[in-house]
Amino acid sequence: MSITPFGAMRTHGAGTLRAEHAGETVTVAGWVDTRRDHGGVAFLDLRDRSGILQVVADPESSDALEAAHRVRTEWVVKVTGTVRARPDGMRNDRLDTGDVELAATSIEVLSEAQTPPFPVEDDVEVAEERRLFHRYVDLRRPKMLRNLEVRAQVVSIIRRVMERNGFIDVETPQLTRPTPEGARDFLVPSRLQPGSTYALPQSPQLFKQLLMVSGIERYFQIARCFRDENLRADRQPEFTQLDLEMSFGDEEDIYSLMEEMFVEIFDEVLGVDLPTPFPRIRFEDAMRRYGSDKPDLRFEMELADLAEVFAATEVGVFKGVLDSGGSVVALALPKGGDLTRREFDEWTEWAKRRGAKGLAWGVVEDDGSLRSPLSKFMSEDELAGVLRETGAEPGDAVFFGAGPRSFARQLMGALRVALAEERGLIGEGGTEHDRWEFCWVVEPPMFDAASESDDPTAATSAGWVPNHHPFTSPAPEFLDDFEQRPEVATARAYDIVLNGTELASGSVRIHDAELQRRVFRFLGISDEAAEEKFGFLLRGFSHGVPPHAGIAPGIDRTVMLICGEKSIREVIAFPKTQTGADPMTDAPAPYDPDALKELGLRELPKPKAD
RNA sequence: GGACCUGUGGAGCAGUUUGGAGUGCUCGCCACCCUGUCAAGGUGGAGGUCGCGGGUUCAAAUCCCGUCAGGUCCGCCA
Repeated sequence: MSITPFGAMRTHGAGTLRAEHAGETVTVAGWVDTRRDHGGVAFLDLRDRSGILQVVADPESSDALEAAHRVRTEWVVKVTGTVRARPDGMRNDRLDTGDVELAATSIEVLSEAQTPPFPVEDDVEVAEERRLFHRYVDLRRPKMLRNLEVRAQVVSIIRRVMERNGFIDVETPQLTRPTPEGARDFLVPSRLQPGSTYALPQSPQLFKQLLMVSGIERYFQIARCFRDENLRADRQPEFTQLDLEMSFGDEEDIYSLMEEMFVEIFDEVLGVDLPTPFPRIRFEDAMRRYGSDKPDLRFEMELADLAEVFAATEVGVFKGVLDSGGSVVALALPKGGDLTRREFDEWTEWAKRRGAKGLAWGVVEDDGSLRSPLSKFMSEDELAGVLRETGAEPGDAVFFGAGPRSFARQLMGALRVALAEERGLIGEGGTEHDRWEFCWVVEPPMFDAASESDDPTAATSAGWVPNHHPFTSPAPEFLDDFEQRPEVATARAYDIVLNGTELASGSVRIHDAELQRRVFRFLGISDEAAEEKFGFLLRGFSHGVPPHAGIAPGIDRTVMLICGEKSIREVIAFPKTQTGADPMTDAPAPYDPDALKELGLRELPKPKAD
């Protein structure tokens, strides 16, 4: 990304100078990246956002040489001099500016600097806390700068595509009312109304639906969202989504719009030509074949359900699980026969840490037999069934997970990804697949069974919770009777998945107030409760609501994948640690008791420490 | 709420299994030397509560217990 103009203090960006500039007198400014002081001559590598330029100070200009002796890395300097081609044999292919150098006539120190807390260069692993404590230094590293530039570029393309398609940017409140379902809210106590709180939005969901009632027709926003849940590499307490909603459209409009947008992003940022349409996978098929609602399609290794193969088995562990209604899910690892007994044991331990009773395994021998602790209990037919269903060939390993069907699927789905990562089967050289495998995951269930561990304050009294959210329309074939068969009802919802990461989630919304009340009632939300919590939405829906649909792609995750990063912290300027802290500002900070008082809040006694 | 990994001069590591003097490596830092380097080079030097607390022991970076911080994951994240 270019930076022009360069400001009044300089004539060029350090990284922009080329052989064609030879002979020109220029002024550049930036940070001292490295210093090579030979006594009689000294070299400074000057770094600004545009790149790195070698500055030479020699006795021709004794002032500049004196300054060059004095400066240290990360000092900010302004250098004026003459661009000249480097002598033969002294060009540096590793610098974009390597054909030239700047012969300094003056070096002015604009700011001195402490010794940096860690090296300002890529590929140095520094403790996360150190990096975040001195984030302003961390962001000087070329890769971090590049990540922020890519992020800005992605957002710019998003805006262009949205505006080209008639979407208008509308802002929605950051101070809104708490929502009873979903993630925990961040609460903001009200001073003007002591005893009441705002909440930071988990998403602009209800506002954007009401904008459809307003006749906006096509809305978008680069929206900050807040969720007070536990953090992961790809989850921060505040994150950014492209939030959008459109009236008089359906799934297909959303699909084509998003494909147009991602094609343009990947073309411009990476020069990658994404094939469209993105493949669509039914939720049930994703779970059955990949054991995940966000399947990584960069490699094969599909799961096989062996419930039928082992229907009459003598293998004790399988029999017990199948008799109690569970399943046996298997997975073939190509060329996995070289795993040692110890490695198989380690994978078994891995499975146990994830709550499995164990993990059975075997190796297919050249004669088609299975070398396995279980093989003596397995019949010929069962062995044939295992090979047939998993596609395992001699030299491959086979893993078996047993348990309740959805648990077994998810366990083996996680194993599939972990094995592929461990064995280098993802990406270059591993398979015929390239690096960017998009798909739509469609037709998800309308509801999930509420488990005992769920938050008791959630509206789960009916035993079902929304798989997506309670404003999602049921599929047409379940409109009349989703209450009678919630376990099979599907929703008009869709996710975009890229390389095993969920990038976006959306749905066709309910636009009928009565259908919305039916869904609320089924979820255990009475008409009265719905009125209290969502009255504004239902009222809006009584004033003429167009059919509408929307989606919300995560900006952080999209940019993370494009930048090849493993954490969204790498594409957020000032992220938080896993405990929600910012080491730089030391947020969150202890509160002032007087401030509490003004907010109408009282301090709870602290738990006593012994 | 739970599991696992990590914590040793300013940075990154080794040392911990098998307790024996803060031992080592790379980089950085400071001083001096040095006119073509680009990870400059040379000589010399400084810099440590081994995350913190407790315990075991004649003796703890090392073993045990607890705790804090960072990370990864499970639960959670409509």
